Amino acid sequence: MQETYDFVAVETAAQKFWNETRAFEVTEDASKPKFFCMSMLPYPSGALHMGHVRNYTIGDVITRFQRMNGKNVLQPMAWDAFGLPAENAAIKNNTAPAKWTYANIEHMRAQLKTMGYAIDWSREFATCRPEYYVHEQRMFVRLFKKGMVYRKNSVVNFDPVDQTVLANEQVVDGRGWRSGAIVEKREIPQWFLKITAYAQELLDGLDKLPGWPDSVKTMQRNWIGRSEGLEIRFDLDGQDGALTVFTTRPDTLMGATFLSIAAEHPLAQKAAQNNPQIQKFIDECRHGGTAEADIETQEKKGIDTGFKVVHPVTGEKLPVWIANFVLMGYGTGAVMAVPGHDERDWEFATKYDLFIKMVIVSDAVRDAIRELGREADENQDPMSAALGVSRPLDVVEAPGALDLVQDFERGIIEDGAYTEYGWLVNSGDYDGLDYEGAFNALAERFEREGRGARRVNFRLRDWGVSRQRYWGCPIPIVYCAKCDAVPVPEDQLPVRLPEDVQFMGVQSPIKADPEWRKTTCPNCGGPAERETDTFDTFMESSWYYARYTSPGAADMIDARANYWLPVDQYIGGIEHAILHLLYFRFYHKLLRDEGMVHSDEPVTNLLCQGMVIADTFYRESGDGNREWINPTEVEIMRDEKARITGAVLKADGLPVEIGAVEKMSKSKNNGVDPQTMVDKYGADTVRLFSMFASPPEMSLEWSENGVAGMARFLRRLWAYCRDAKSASSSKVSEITWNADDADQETRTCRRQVHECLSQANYDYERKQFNTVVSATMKLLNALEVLGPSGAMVPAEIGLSADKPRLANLQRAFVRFEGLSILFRLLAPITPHIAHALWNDLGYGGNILDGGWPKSDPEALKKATVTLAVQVNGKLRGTIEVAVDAPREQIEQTALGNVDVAKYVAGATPKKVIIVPGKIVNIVV
RNA sequence: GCCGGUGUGGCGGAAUUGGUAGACGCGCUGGACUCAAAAUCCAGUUCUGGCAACAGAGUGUGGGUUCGAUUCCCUCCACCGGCACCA
Repeated sequence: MQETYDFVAVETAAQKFWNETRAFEVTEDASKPKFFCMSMLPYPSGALHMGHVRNYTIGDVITRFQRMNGKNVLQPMAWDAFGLPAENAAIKNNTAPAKWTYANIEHMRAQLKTMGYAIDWSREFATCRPEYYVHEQRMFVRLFKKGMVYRKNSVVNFDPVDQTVLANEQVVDGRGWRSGAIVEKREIPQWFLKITAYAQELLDGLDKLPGWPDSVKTMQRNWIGRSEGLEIRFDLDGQDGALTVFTTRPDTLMGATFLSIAAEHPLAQKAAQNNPQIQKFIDECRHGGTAEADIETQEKKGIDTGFKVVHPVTGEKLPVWIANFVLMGYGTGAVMAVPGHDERDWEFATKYDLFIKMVIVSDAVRDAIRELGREADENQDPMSAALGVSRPLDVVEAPGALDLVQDFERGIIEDGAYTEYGWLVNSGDYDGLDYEGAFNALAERFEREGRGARRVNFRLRDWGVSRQRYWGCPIPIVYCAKCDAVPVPEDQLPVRLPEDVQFMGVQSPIKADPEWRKTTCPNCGGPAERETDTFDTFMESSWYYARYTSPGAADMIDARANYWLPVDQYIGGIEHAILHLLYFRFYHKLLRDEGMVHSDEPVTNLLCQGMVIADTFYRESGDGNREWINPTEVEIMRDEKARITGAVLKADGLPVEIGAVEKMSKSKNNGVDPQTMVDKYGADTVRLFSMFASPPEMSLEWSENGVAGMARFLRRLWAYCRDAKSASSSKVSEITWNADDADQETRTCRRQVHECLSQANYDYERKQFNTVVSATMKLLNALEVLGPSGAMVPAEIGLSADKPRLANLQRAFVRFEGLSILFRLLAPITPHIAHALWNDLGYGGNILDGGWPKSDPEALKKATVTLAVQVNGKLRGTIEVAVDAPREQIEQTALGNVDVAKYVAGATPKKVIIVPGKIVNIVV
């Protein structure tokens, strides 16, 4: 054993051992419970960042914990290798995306290996390889034949200067990021997967995922957005045709005062034909990006088409408006507007001075109306009497109630929509009904009349998988003048993406190359052209988990998949809560329906880790621009109370400004390179810090002082073990525990060791690793109090002549037991040092097979317990009582306590609440 | 705009889920060791007042429920993630 902790030697040796013993390569093994632990695969952007380190360390801790608990654990790794950044890098550096990507993978794999993760590298793959994406193309062809795939027009961001489609990310303030041109919406034909066919199942499945965070399930539920409502037809006035709308609030139908349609709606186009103003408005609606956030936050604008529709109940003529917030892609592209009871419609109606009508009232108002009605003409229906067209209000002698109704109506018109459920008024035959009553009555009526129907609607839209980009999986479709779109036959797959390409401008090389697309129709043999769009990269990340289970399988996956699936633990960023995780769940159901897997869901337990954040520092240059300075180049200044007073640049000693604590990013230059940290402190220290600094789900603030603290802990551990080893004999493992032989200090230490162990076990189970680390620190602190050497049992503790020797042996036992527990608790988090110390201190064998420690209930037993004593809920003192002390005795002891007596001051307690083992509260 | 989340000492965070707020670590202060520095070790460290004993305040804001609230409910504020072509 080396004198001091040399992390390079320790980590190199441990990694060499794991490599040579192929410690983490696994196969299906029916004799052991399996555990599939998977982290979201990285995009090979160039270098590992702290987010990766955090993600994969969490996964590795879970993997190693499960492994030591006797499971057959698979932890794989792959590369999400297609994507936009490779094209950007290619254009910038004049290289090929493939070359750039493969170089990045090489570098990042080497970096991952220095972290010592328990990964089965034999299963590694990159999603940009034809042997991977061929299966994706095959699946697409099968889905095409099943009718799960279709083509339709949909809207994209188009840069009119670069003549290219832009990703939402490439639209900055409504302009193209490269050209600066105002972005236009453009409709192009694209391929879609029918995820909506699974909407109900994707929704219901969430209830069967107790191991998923509630927040993620709620977000997915809201995203799927199931709603029940009515589809209602409004006939056009004075001509053929009708507009159909879907509403979840048919109870407000009588309050509909106009209809809104999308700018792309055929009726809008028709209205524009001989009206230049309307045409101008429609043109304006084309500006700006397609992102929902942009559309929802832009100013609500509209224009009257001049068309009118007939209200299906009242026969009123309602105007039809074009509104920029109505999307053609959702539902029918037309909505009924009820400004009295919908906030957006209210805003729109107020702006354009459209009619606002109250048709729903609250319980309080309904009650007031009833009161009015009772005092009014007994023959009149109370609701319509109060608010009907011929309101005979002047005969009513209840001015207070009348005021309430009028105030309510005025409130809706002046202050905003009343959007709660309530009671119908001003609604003719439907007056007095509630939401459900009105819903049913209107549904029946429209179904009978054939002008509407009940309908379940989903917010979820089908998955558009076409991308007008090069660096992705080619969509295996051929276009033939005779046969239209024909899928490429399975035996002609893969459709290979050429890797050795050169970018000319921003155009996709396969779109730019007239030769690549030339082919013959698989159907008729005539001349045809290949689809030049590629798949959305979410396609690759939707099934990679399954491929891990079946390396080398001829088809997408084989029978091995059902041994490993579903994934037992999935770890990744919360930013994937909706899109990736929904596509992922969808794809699993596609695999199931192809007969390839037996389960309904791909993942049983999900952990979403928080971001890695860091301080930002900057200097402002003359023109107001901020030059961001990396935290590693800055020194923080503090006052004598440790409060931060400022910061200076180490290089010149001059002050810099302190910015916010933000997500590590290139733009704020606050990223800390994991490699630098590993080189300086070692992988174990970096792993330990990233587990200790915060619980997995929360954001983690990087602090190099914190890292240094972790290095200190590991050095202290090493030094303690070195001293313990030199002081103890090799026979120490033969000692057994005997509490009677031990002195008080030893017994206390053993209790603390087992308390720390049970804390750590509790926290391992709930995956709160920061407090696992706390427990290991406390454990070492407790052992240090006991001292590292066997020669420390002093005569002055007053034991008889042979007792010191026996007590000394018990000390040695607790130290031996304590360290064996400590090493195993640390093994998942800091595996290298745990491996080394386990060997050096002679525990025998491989710590991975050392089993998991369980706390001894005997060691945890205490004779007395400290209770907090409150008087009227305020803490006034503590008392020490026997664990099994009866109520009366506890009460007497509490009242007898001097600190407590002061506050009770002779008064008779009204009530004494005793929570066993916790507190006593005296109420006076 | 909509959906989801977070807010506790100077800082990261803990509080086994309604029962002693601040575990563990960082930072800071004082001390030991050293010619000195670093490293290491020891002690202290929520805030306010007080020499102290002690007293009061305190978990984003304001209110509520309870013997008792960081924890449950309502209101508001700030920040973070997602919004369908970043991954």
